[in-house]
Amino acid sequence: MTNGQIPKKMRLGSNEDDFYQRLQQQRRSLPIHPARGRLIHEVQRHSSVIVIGETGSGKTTQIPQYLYEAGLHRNAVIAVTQPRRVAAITISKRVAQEKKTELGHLVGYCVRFEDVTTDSTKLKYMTDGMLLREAILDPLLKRYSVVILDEAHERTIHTDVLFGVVKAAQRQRAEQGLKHIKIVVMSATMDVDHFSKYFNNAPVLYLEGRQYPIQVFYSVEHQTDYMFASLVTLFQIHKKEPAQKDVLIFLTGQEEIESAVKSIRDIAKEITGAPNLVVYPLYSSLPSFAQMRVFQPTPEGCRKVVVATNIAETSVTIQGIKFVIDSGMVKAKVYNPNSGLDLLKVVRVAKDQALQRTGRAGREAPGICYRLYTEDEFETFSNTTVPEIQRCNLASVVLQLLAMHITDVAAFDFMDKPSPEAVKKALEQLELLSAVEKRERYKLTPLGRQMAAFPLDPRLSKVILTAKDFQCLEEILTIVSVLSVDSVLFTPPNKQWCHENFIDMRNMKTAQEVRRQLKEICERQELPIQSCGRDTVPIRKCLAAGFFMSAAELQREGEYVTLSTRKVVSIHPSSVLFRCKPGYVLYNELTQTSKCYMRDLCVIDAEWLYDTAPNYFRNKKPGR
DNA sequence: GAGCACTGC
Repeated sequence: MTNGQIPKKMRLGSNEDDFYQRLQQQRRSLPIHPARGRLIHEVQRHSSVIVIGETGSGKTTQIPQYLYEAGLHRNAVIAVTQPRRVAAITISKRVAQEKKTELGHLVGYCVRFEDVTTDSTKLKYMTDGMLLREAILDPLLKRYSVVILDEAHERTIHTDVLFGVVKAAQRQRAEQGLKHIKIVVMSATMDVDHFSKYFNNAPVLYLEGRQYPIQVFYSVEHQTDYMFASLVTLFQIHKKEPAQKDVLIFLTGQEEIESAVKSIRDIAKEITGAPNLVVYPLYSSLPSFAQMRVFQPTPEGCRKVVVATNIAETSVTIQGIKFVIDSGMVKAKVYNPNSGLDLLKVVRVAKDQALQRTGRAGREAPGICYRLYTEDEFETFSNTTVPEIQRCNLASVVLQLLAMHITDVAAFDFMDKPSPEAVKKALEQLELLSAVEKRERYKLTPLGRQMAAFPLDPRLSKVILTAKDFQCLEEILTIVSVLSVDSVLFTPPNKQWCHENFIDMRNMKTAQEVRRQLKEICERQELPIQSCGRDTVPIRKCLAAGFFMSAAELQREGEYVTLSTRKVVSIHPSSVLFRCKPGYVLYNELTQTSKCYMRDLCVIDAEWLYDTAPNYFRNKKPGR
């Protein structure tokens, strides 16, 4: 999809009807159009259908319309889920245009902080996380007659949980004699059998796309320095290829990308007899005005080079890319459930990810992809990226499943199960927070049910719900909001001039919106929003109630050990507590870099830990 | 005395 806006040129000199006619003509010329009848037929006959379509097939905009036009919505709502907010919003805008209706009526969207739907909305584009949240209130998804799960191959944690939730809703609605629900899974994967089997051997429809052929070249030898190799490759292309043929380079992170951009600009100055280069970095923490630069059309006689993270694999699509240079590396978060330790590590991509990168070269014309690894090396890459649900903390997901009355989470029908240890760990954490209790089975406590209403890590929900006992919810709402978004403190990549007051506006605005949302939920739960003034004790006691399992104790030698696993840790140099030596601290996060660092700290008294979790600390003896 | 892949509720 493009950005869903109507190009200005199209509007000028043509009246509204012409515009609409042209849209309809475009619809009919999409590669998916000939499959319309078959698709409707299959969805009528089967309760679940898998649709495999390459990019550019038009499946995301057209299939929901086809089903609606065939009356398959049966006067209820067709939900179409997307992993990303922007996609949900822009696609719904496009479909509203095609349906010639105002957005929010027949066609609408629903993402966090924004619900553009009405009672008349029948085609509802939404994020997968949003539908999952709705399922907590209504596990049978009664408002929906069809659920379309798009981009299923991305296997986000939300999509994976939704697979099980919609499948269960389908079965239970049938058992209870309620109106049936159709499931359509749309994916670009080649692992079709896996999807089909999971959905009771659902039929598979293959759609043609509009992907142009791409030639793939591998390195002849193993590359020890992919940064260097990417520069060499770029300038080989640059010297022989005509201008306007743009290049996209995949590297791993901000620092690497900024340094590559600088090198490219420096080298380009020395080169004569080749087109001018315009070079742009692209990564998510880049301010959006800087991200937008990559969309500027390449000036006449120039070549555009974009050096990007994996943001350019799916989230950002750049027109005019002819060459892709793939380092074969990606920076990924590695989570260790036992130590609770996070670390960012540069690792090999999987084959599916390499394929996705390659595909970025053939969106408008045939392209070429240079892989900076040998074909033999490629063969050793794993086939698919491990689904998110198998590599992160499950506390939040398990709480949500319990809130949907799924009592045996370990036996839940996941397409790919998380490890039993990870589920056990999550249940233990929830038990420590008093969100669940173990009888014969784990059961949600009233506190746990309240916690599930918050779109937060359970530790943060617990902090909020503790605040009413300490009359400090006003302050806690702010602290929790800031803790639940990316850092609101801005570190300029080049430290020449600190004109932004070191505040990241985007993240600060998100924190504001989060606070507004959390406050609403608190008001609905009738929690009194009171302030404790300048006294920080009640605030820190609340934080202790949610984070007591993330506490560390100062040792005689001047270092810290965690109370949970006796791991040696240090205060991060960016903390205001660096060089201070408080006896006890709570931390939000452990990050392994040159040392194991605690981030986002709070000074506490050992006594508070006993007070808030006496059983947990009985054998750990902080301060005794 | 430091180094921040990407999403989402």
